[in-house]
Amino acid sequence: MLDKSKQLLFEKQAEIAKAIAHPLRIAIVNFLADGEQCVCDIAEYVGSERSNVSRHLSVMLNSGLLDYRKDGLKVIYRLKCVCIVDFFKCVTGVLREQAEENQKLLTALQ
Amino acid sequence: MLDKSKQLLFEKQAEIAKAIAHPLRIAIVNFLADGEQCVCDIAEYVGSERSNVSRHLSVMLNSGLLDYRKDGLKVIYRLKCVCIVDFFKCVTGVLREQAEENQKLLTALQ
DNA sequence: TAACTATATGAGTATATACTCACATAGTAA
DNA sequence: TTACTATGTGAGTATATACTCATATAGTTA
Repeated sequence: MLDKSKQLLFEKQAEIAKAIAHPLRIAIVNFLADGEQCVCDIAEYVGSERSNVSRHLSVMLNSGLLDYRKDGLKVIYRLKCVCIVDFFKCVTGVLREQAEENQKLLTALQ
Repeated sequence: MLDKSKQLLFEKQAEIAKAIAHPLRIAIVNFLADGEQCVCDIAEYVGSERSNVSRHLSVMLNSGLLDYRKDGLKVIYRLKCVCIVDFFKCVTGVLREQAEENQKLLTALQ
């Protein structure tokens, strides 16, 4: 049975995972992997309302995935932690596994 | 601007991330890291209703994180992909970063 | 000063998710 | 056969999340 400290750890881990677990936020992370960007450029890249993007950014900011600096009117966001690449290693591994299964299924049908 | 194929990829990645992004499901992944387990043992470990655990398991199954086999009345689930460890590398990295910041803040207050 | 731009946020709505309880199903064992 | 056990799922409810529009705030520029 889970003790309190493990439960707390899992909750914190889930919070970070949730902060990544959205297509638009994953797009943002990919965009920021090439360097810091302001909200309006991010919004244009992902193709969504600035207000919406601003909220997604604040979710990631609060979970510790991003950092920001101000430059005049603009707010420039950047990835805070390179460890984010490990997340993509994980999901890419799962997707590759799925792709291989589909491949097997396809060849079995021939 | 995002093209359709990237958008689709990000959606698939988000689906996998969402399948992990829950404290109870992270607990399950940790439990299964030590080896395959039946639903009732998982439910006891995480301290939740079997029906609820069964639903969480089906979420992870559908996203490709888990696999299962039947053994009499029992259904035994297991991790399908070792790449899940990369997910924990990622969140551990973010949490370590946060802890280091808090440490700095604490020493600054002394 | 006034007009403009970038960003953030409140309010409302739509949708998704998690949980519980009750019940269905399938296998086990007497 | 009947009673039992493990699992899965429908239905209902509560809560969380995402999105849009309108508006507020802060910095810029004329």
